[in-house]
Amino acid sequence: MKVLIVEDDPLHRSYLHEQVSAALPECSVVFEAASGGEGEVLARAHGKAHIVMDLQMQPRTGIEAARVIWRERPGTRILFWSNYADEAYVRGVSRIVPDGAAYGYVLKSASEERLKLALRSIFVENQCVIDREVRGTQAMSFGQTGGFTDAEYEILVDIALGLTDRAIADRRRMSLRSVQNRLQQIYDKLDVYQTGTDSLFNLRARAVTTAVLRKLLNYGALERAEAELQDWLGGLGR
Amino acid sequence: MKVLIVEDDPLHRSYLHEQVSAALPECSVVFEAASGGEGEVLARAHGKAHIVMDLQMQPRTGIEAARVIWRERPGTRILFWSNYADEAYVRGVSRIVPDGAAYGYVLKSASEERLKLALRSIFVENQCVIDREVRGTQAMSFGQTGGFTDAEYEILVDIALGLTDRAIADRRRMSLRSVQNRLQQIYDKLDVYQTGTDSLFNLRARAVTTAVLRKLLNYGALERAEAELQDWLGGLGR
DNA sequence: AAGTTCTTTGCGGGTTCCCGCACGTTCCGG
DNA sequence: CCGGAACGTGCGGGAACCCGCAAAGAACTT
Repeated sequence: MKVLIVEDDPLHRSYLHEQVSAALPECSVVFEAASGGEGEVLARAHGKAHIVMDLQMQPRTGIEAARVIWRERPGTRILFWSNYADEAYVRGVSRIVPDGAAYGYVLKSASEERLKLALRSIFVENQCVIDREVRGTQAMSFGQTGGFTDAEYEILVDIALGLTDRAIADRRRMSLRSVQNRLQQIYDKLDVYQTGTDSLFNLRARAVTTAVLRKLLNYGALERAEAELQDWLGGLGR
Repeated sequence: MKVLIVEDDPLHRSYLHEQVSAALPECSVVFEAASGGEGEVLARAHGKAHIVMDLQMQPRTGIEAARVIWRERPGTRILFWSNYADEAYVRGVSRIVPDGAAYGYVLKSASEERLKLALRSIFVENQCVIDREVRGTQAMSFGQTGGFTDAEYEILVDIALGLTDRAIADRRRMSLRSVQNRLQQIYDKLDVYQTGTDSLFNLRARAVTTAVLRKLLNYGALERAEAELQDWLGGLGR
């Protein structure tokens, strides 16, 4: 068995190396990559390797790398190892995981024991392992309570990018009014209409901040969305 | 000499402990805190301790903690140790550092050598040490090129919070038109008027995203600003 | 098949935003 | 003393946004 570690922090990288060696004696060789891009290259070179992947990396994030890797080899088993359980991350991951692929999501704050267990479960037993807290935000987001549908989330991202209603309508192929309807739902769910704050807030801008503060959006998600937007703009040009 | 380490990641914490011991043999005792709040308590208990402080912590960030500590004892020497040199962080720090206080700002990506040097410079020589890259963003922000004045930055934060022009005018005690003038300047500096994107962007929302993407704003800054806003709102109520 | 619910779309209006034009103040260097 | 730059303010208008009302279609239940 071969394992590839993709993690930019040297401390965390060597810690992971240690844990992998301890938890998986059947592992013959461990590769290390210090960035998403490097990880993609090594994953391509060592096709059968299982992967432990950090999410927050500069400049190429773990989600980007995982998407490329899974596109080339959908069966690859990836364990995501992240600091936070922000909804933006969870959504980002579950958007790209291929059908039937085994993957895991463990927080860096998890105990050594849990990390080892996750390593064995995924790489040996081929079983998904999702951290308790991550499950929590998953349930939150896909359940009823304040959860956002994909359609709503899409529009939320669009206003976060700064698009006008008109532009969103064009991009998503809807009427102007439909976009505005969705916006109402978003304002509603984000609880932007606090009593006593009459005409204090620009709802559109307020919704974005609230989403950021609630960790529905973060820097990585915005960056990704911005790249997609630029693609779309390029396609329009000619 | 006593040193207090405030850092939530256990790996980084023990690494720091090691480095402090190695770089400062005259240091008799090292305390550790795993959060901003805990750090404040320990700083209060051990008044003469020098501090090494992480910036990104949950739930109480390093900037919050440093502000409180400096308010109680402005002479305290603090070395900030952070992952990034985002302008939002740099601005946040330089906003709270008391006159004449010795402090440092070192990136986690810096070499062991540099960290040790910084530790000695600040805690022994009482000299400020600012990492090269951090200096870079400082120059960028306070120089001419695309730099924001404090007044403009203030308004930028206000629209990021989602306030209306009217509300900003009330809060900052300006006329509506003045607020809008500042907004023009901000739109200008953030280069929101890209050619070919006619009526595509809601300038207000676009400015916020651009600021986030350029790391003028980040989660921590928004969180702080939101807290201040809530204070102001409370003061209005009665 | 009929009824219920959810989504999409149009219309119309009140409000806020974006911004050009104009006028006054303050502060400088000449 | 004067010209210019920088900033604060008022006015006005066109565009975008926020949203209630209402009708038509889609999807799902019973």
